[in-house]
Amino acid sequence: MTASSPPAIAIDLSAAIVAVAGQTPQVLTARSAGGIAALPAGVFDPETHRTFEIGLRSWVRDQTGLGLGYVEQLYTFGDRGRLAAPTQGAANAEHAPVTRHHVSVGYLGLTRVPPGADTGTAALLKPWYGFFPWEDWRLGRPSIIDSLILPHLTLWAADAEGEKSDLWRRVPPRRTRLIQCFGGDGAPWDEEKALERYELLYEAGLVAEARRDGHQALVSAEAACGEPMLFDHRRILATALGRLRAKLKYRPVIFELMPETFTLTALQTTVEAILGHHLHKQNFRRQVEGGALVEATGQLTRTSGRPAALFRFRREVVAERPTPGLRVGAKG
Amino acid sequence: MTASSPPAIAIDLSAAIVAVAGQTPQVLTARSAGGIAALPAGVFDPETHRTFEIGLRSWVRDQTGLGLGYVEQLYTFGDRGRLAAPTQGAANAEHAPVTRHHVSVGYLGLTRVPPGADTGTAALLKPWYGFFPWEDWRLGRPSIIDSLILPHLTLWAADAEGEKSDLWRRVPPRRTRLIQCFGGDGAPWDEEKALERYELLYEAGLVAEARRDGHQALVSAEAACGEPMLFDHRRILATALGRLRAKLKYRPVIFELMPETFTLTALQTTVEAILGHHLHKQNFRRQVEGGALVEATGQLTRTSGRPAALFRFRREVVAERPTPGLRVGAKG
DNA sequence: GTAATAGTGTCTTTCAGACAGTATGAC
DNA sequence: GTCATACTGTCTGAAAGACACTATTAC
Repeated sequence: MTASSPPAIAIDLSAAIVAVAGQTPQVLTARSAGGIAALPAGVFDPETHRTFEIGLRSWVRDQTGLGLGYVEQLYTFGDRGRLAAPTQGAANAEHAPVTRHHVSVGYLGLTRVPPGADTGTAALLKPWYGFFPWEDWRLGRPSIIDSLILPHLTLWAADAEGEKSDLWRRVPPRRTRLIQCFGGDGAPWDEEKALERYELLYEAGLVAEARRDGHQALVSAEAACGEPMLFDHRRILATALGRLRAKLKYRPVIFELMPETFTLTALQTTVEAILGHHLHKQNFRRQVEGGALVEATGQLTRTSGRPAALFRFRREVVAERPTPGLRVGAKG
Repeated sequence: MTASSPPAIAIDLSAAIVAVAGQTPQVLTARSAGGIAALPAGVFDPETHRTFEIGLRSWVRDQTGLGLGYVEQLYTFGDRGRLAAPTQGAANAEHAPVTRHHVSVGYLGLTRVPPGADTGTAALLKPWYGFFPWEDWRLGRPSIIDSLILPHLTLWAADAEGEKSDLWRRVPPRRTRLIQCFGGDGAPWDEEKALERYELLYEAGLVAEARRDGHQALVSAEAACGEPMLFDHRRILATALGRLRAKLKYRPVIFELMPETFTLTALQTTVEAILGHHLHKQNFRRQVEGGALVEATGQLTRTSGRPAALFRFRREVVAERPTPGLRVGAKG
């Protein structure tokens, strides 16, 4: 780590751009050369754009015609392993000149316009639970957990051989990590630990990216958990999922995904889509209205049942309270 | 942002390494060539270290003899402005070859050994409130807020000329930002907004770094707020301060700063040193003990008053509850 | 005894969680 | 009327916030 000859490094910006259509959270993807799903990504050029965020915004606007609203930096992944041994799919020369080390800065973007047609590139929206089937508990406990994940992870945790190589890092033993990520033994399911769960599945060889990167795989490519993505894009998407689920609770980011006016039921449905589980209806309404997060517009919708009142976000809350969010806890 | 010729970029790793000595939070600094305070920083070399964190740890260990405990990535700053126009101090050729664009990845480190003597480099601990005198409310409202900050910021907020250039970004008007950062008009002081406050002072030209970077300065260098640092190091330190204050409340990170055993008073004093304000004693004790965060060792200290019971951290809590932290709210 | 620090008992208010119930539309 | 969806009233128990009080040492 001396500065005598600093190596040349390229910085990839990758964006997980999220929208919710009805009950389905979606992420904006671009098909890569190998046909594998990929996040919109590009190489940062400081000569063209002063900051990461400026570059990201103008470039997403140019390529997808989509004006980004809320944007937040997630994490910067510097692992060399990210590009190691791409045995299947996508030796995408545009994104991965192997002669230069790549570092990727992940971003979360929220948008309220679900764009149907793509302008420019082959951009399309895909349901994000296709990449993380174990994260959606709205129809009950996902079957993949008991049929595939827990059987393999239990074996993996019982294998003490792999433990030793973990000691030089500050990670807890496999069994503890398994319980903290997937619950059981008194520990609850924590919807915010989406990244930790993905990384555990990666280490255990249960996702296709592990095999691609040259690690030992526990299951065949067909049986692997969830749809794979290019490079470390699924890790970035898992980071986005966890961050968004956490941030909902103390910042009013959910309204970046809503139209200007909306019903309380639509708001709750959107929150449930993100969190991956259902909420107690009365408590949700009390928190939203009692917390002064919204105000009624006076208008009503016509649906098949009783008309619902329309609300809009009260932007003033951010000035009134330190952490205005949806303190959702009770499941329903 | 095309990939035809990705520019060569160097990645600086900068670490805000925090320890608490008694009632004083300290940060590990290194004197730079210009005599200005600097965070330990180095250039990332992927040939030598597989990940950012591995590099950071080995290099801090080599240079300071300090074994890092808790380490967390804070943020990646890609602004070109970071190295712009260094008119005073530290044209530090080792860290800033101006021919190459530098991006800096900021890290937060926590350590429980306050190292007295330095090994290797000129490393030393400095009280962090010297860099942020407006953040310490333990002796009441800091006088610098009313004597210097608010008078200038009020004028700055009333200047509508500067507003227009802000419109293309998604930032609220100056007056709103002022209130959200420094309170007033019904809005409370939020200790977690340390970064937002520093950036507001930077934009308004109230910190020395703004003048150094070529921006208009509202006050003279002598009257500027707090001690300046090299490059964007004070911005990284402000990020660390805000993140640590927030994280305390939902993760048991405070114990990374404590010795193996400690009294509840010592624990409270450490928390107060980080948060910058006093806490209600009884509620604090109830939370710590009721939350099962600690367990008594059975031993006692001898002090000038009644002996205090010694406690240790219960590591098991992280497996028992999703977000074990110190939900401190009431001030005392 | 005093000074100094450690620790407890209990009251009130707030709010999350959950129960059951009523209201207003389409048909 | 039925069905479907929107909305309200109220109980309960767990904590947060704040009050005053007692305990054990050094001197």
